[in-house]
Amino acid sequence: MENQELLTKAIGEIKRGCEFAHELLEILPKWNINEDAIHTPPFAEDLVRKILRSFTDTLMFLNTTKSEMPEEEISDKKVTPKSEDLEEISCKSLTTKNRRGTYKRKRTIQAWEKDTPTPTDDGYTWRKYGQKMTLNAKYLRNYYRCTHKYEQGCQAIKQIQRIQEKPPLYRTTYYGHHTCKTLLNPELILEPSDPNSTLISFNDTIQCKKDGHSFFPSIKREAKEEILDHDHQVIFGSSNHVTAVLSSTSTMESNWADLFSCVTIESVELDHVFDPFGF
DNA sequence: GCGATTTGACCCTT
DNA sequence: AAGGGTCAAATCGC
Repeated sequence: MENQELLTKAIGEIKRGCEFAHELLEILPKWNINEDAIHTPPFAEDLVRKILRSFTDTLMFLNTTKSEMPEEEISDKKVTPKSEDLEEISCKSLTTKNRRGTYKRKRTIQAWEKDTPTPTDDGYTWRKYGQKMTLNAKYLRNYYRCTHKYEQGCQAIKQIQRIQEKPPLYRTTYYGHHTCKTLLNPELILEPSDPNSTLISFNDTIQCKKDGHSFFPSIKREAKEEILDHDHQVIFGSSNHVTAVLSSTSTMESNWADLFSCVTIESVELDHVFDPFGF
């Protein structure tokens, strides 16, 4: 079987799996565990969402691979490269110079937003590739792509825009999921749509420990003028501060002690804690 | 020196 | 034609 045919079959199978996972998600809230109590197991929905995300990532990767195949190989096989809901990678054989400004608007790609008092570190490394003043906006919109876009083909991008002066509020819009393997700290990954997440920032003396291994939270420099926030002590991404993000499925019920028991932090001076749940 | 950021130009979508 | 997303040369900073 040719590669292209295999890819098409694989994509078809994953799409089916995706549909099944969606169906499962639909019926989950109706699951009756004790005859008299109707509720969803706390971990079940989270699990289904992870499965869905895994499918999405794989689909995105496969579609990317497919679109990067030689054109003659695709035309030979009469495949139907339909991917309305996924980013379409341009196959045009343009020169690097001619590719300027070539893009596909992200409206059809999976996107989600997050409003935070500071631009949050989500555990991935981003590279800024542009900024723009948009119509009816008081502040610049900043454009970031995954640092590993070219080396690993990761298509994740995000936009950060300040939407409010006082109190400061930043809107981060994510497009696509990361397919890169390079995570600064997997422990610190914040699922952008995860409501059970907590943002904490520390100064640079922080050292974290998990399962007996020490690690340092992610440190990433980003656009200075947008990041510096003088109203709060959090200075995300500057040279002497870092931001750590802890995510826990049980944070709604837990207190800070519980939270810190999963990630032991040594010699830390918390300079700011963003606590959306009022622990 | 090298990687990240800045910023004006380019060009696609609406 | 306007607006918005991306590119890439110039610049910055470690």
